[in-house]
Amino acid sequence: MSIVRKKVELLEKNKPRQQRAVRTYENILVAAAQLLVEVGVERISTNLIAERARIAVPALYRYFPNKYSVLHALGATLMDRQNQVCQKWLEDNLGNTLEAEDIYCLLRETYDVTTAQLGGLEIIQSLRAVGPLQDVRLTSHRLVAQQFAAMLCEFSGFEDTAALSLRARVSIDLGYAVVEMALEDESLSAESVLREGAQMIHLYWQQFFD
Amino acid sequence: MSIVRKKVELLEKNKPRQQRAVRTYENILVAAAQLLVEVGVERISTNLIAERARIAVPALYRYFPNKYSVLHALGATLMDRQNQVCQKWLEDNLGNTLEAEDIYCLLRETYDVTTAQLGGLEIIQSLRAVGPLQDVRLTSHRLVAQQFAAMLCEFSGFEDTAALSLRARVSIDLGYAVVEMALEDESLSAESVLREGAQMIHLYWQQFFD
DNA sequence: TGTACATCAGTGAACGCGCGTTCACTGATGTAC
DNA sequence: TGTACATCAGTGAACGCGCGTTCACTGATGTAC
Repeated sequence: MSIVRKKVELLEKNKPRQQRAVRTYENILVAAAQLLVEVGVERISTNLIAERARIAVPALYRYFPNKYSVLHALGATLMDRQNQVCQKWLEDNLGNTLEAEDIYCLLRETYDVTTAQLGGLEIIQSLRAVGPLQDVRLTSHRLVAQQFAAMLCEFSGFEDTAALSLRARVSIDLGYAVVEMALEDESLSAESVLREGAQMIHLYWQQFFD
Repeated sequence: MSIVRKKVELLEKNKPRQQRAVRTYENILVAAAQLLVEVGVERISTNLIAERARIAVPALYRYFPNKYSVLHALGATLMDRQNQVCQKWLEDNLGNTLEAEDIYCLLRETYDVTTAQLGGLEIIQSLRAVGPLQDVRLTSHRLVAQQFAAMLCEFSGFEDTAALSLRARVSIDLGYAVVEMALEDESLSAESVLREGAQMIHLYWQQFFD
């Protein structure tokens, strides 16, 4: 009666080594992203992905051990891109006072990098909802928050207190929440939502620095 | 090749009329909530739910037309409770200046009402990730935001401008995002996260009123 | 340049399983007289 | 209070289907001599 939560292998198996294999590999990811948009995470299947990628199913299993691993690859790539946006922003703004406009730019770039990925929103929602994938998002957010906190220490001489870390973490998560909101509700202007979110985070830090 | 997104009936069928039926109905919802926690939204099934609720599968179909309808019932109930918390708070704080402490109370009560529901977080994540259910959450947030904006008008004499509505909406969504964050990351203190979130929203409105 | 061989990439067919859903039914509860 | 009947609640068995995964295989590409 009791249900055991099996561990799911998420890492990929064989890396593609030849050109045509690289194409196949990429087709799989594109197909998966398309289907995530079309049928959603709870309907997606390896059969469906393979059909859409115009390969036989075992070809998929050459690169991925199971279907979660495909979603993992999509999710990890997107998280990486978001992290890179963040890291670049941190470097560019090292030592700046945090103006609302700067924060808006960060949110905007994160938004852009997410819309640039086919099914970006659906991927993020899958990371949230699917048990074996939840750590991908959490780990990514923790990492970025930590870098943010470290940067604040270095620049401003604040000690890396728990309070500072928490502030950084809350800011990061709410920043992503703003981006998600802008993506989710099509009846709102993304730009406006991002601007309001940026303003809010800006005020939060302004108060901290005074 | 193209996949048609079928409309899914979400409303319930027969209402339970006798005592034992009410018990069965509730057992179904409890079982569904448990399984949402244990196996996740992408593994849950009517078979599993019926087994856990100790009924035969067709008994479930007496009350729900399909499995999404079960999740819908869970989701709608939780959204209702969150709305009620919000409405009560609005009435209690009509005309108050929005202090950080008051906002913290709102977030705290929303948090509490969510943890009180077995699988509260998982339900919310399902609402986000499962296509046919997404409107439940969006509609709920829009409604609450609208009430919030209306309250601000009535009390403060601000016109119900688009800017005010947007602010209200962003505040509501980020409020819920804070609550979700507190639920999601067990390595953080929920209380601290909620306090930081409250502080942030507080500053956002303080600036607006000045 | 040709060819033998090793490795890489992808296939066709099949498996057992649990899925969502429906059928015709039996049993439990409530009610009219 | 007894009983006939109507409605409500739940069952057992079955359905066709798509799922995830694996097998033994053929074909394509790269490489050593």
